[in-house]
Amino acid sequence: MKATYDLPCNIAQTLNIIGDRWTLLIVHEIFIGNNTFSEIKRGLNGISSNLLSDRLKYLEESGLVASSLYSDHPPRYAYNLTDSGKDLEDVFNSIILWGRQHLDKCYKKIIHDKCNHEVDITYYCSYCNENVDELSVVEVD
Amino acid sequence: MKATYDLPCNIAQTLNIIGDRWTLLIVHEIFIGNNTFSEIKRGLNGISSNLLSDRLKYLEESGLVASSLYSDHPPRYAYNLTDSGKDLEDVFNSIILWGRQHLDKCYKKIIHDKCNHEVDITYYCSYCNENVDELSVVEVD
DNA sequence: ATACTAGGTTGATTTTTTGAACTTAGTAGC
DNA sequence: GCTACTAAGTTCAAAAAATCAACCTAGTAT
Repeated sequence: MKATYDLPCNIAQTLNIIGDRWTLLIVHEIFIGNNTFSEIKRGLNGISSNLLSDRLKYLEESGLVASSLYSDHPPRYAYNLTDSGKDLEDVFNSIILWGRQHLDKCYKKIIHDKCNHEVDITYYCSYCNENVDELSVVEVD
Repeated sequence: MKATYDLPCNIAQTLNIIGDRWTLLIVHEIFIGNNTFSEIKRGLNGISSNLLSDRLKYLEESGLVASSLYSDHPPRYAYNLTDSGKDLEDVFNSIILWGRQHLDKCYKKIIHDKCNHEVDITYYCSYCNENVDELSVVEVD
């Protein structure tokens, strides 16, 4: 049985899906357009075939990835993200931005296409129609 | 030797620090105000003492956590986040928001204090002074 | 006919994590 | 002064997970 976190917390429950070693990086590879088994493997120096195979199956079970057969014989699959997989974009970006600020050796930054300047994360309240700072994390009903 | 990802990618390098099992949850416990060993342990149902002890040491080495002795005899430490630890807030929030949308059982939501409505993540370009959608992740120089 | 690639599977070895017991030093109750 | 209890760990065996290397099948290229 897969070890999971048994905690009433969005973060723990989300990590039960994407928190295993390599998993988030695999989703990210697909996110940036590496769609076949060997493209993903090439992108992730050091991952073993069996682990990649297991993780892709688990991600598909969890609904973040969908695979489609693009050749019958031999079977060849293309892996794509579902909407929930694509919605990890903000998670990727928040991690990239943290790394931009705090990693000794930083590789990536996120820029606004139009002006090429770097962007920050903010929070937007669509009810008030404005960016807001004062937030609370609260229980749902 | 600790297994690390050897990839030129902010996400992989950041996960080398916070990607091990339990680590991000430990930082989160401290973030929400559980500052002693036993408070953190109580907050994380299922974690073992030795692992918590190891992780706290590694987080301190990595500069995300600072411990201060609040009693000499017996030694008692309070764990606090450094600035880089606190800066994981956006990572926590992006995961909470993903969970809000995609977890079967969701526990938390993030609201704007003033109006109690839920917020979204957006990206702000301080050069253009506006929220922006069109972003690119690019190599740093 | 031989080599090479894609997309895996199998099984042994190594590394991590878990779980339980133990330790040290202090406080609280009687 | 004795017993129980708590905090903050450490130690060590057992279980689980990841790595590594070899193998497999079916095609393509030379």
